[in-house]
Amino acid sequence: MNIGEASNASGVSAKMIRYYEEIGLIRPMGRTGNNYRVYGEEEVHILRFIKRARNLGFSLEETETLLKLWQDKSRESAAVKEVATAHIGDLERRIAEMQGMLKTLKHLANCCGGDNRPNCPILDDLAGDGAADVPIPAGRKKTRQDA
Amino acid sequence: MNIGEASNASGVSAKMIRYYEEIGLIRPMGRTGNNYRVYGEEEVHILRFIKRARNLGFSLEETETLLKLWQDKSRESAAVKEVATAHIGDLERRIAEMQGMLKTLKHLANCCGGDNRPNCPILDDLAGDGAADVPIPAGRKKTRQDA
DNA sequence: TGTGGAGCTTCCCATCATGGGAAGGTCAAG
DNA sequence: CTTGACCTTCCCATGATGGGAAGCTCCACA
Repeated sequence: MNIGEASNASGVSAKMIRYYEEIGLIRPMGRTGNNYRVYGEEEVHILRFIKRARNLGFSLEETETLLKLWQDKSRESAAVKEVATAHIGDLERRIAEMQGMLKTLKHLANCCGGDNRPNCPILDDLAGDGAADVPIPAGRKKTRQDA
Repeated sequence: MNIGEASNASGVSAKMIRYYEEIGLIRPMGRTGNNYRVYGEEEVHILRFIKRARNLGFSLEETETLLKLWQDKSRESAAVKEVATAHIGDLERRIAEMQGMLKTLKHLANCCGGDNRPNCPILDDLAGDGAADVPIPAGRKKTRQDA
């Protein structure tokens, strides 16, 4: 199987497959005489695992951890759960942060006429003319997944 | 006022103030004889405006639009509301996406023993051994704010 | 007057995950 | 034998921010 077929079978772009190899997330693939990478079912399975982890918002670093745990048949499920739980916490924090923004924005948008007059409470708020509500920076971990 | 004082007064780091100048978000500042940038109250006000827009999750590009609208005394509030509404929609999409991940993850974590045994439904799911629930990529706009 | 430290300047690099695209080799079908 | 679809490597861009080096200026204190 060439990289294109592996890409189709896994849903991971060829570009990303090469990148994952480069950063050591997956092992360097064997090559044919023409220097093409060769993939088998097992590699495709691994790529699909990665794809799904990414879809759940895990960073590549977390994905690597999960991948190793997956391949370690003597793992303790507690280790997996810990990674998942940490990620859940991170997601919750980020969601809460965005919901805070959303609440403020909806309120402001609601107060804004949205007509042809210049008067606008949204801008007034941004300009700090009203009460300054200090927002929480809410330090996010490096998620590596926002693009 | 030097850049450090402007930074303190606005909450925007000196590094970012220079960057905003570089990308044209703010006008190049006047310099003293020693080549130091000089800031006045108006500039600090602008920086605070930017800071607040960023805190509400607006991208630098959106912030630039809002800044121009703010400075255009003959703007129509509809234009401002449009930017805000688009951003609200974006936030809602992203929140929904993360809530989807969260829901799946919580379910999986809940099913995982989290003990010293290797059996783990989280890994099983990632490996695709169970039913494959296809997630929505939910293409996000370039937000420029995720770091 | 000298000196040390704080603050300013520019410049380059790193992040995180991904895509774009160029330049060139390879293969298969027509 | 040509054409087009692959593959390869290499470099660059994204968005917003921080780190840090090298070199300048300025102020306070001894």
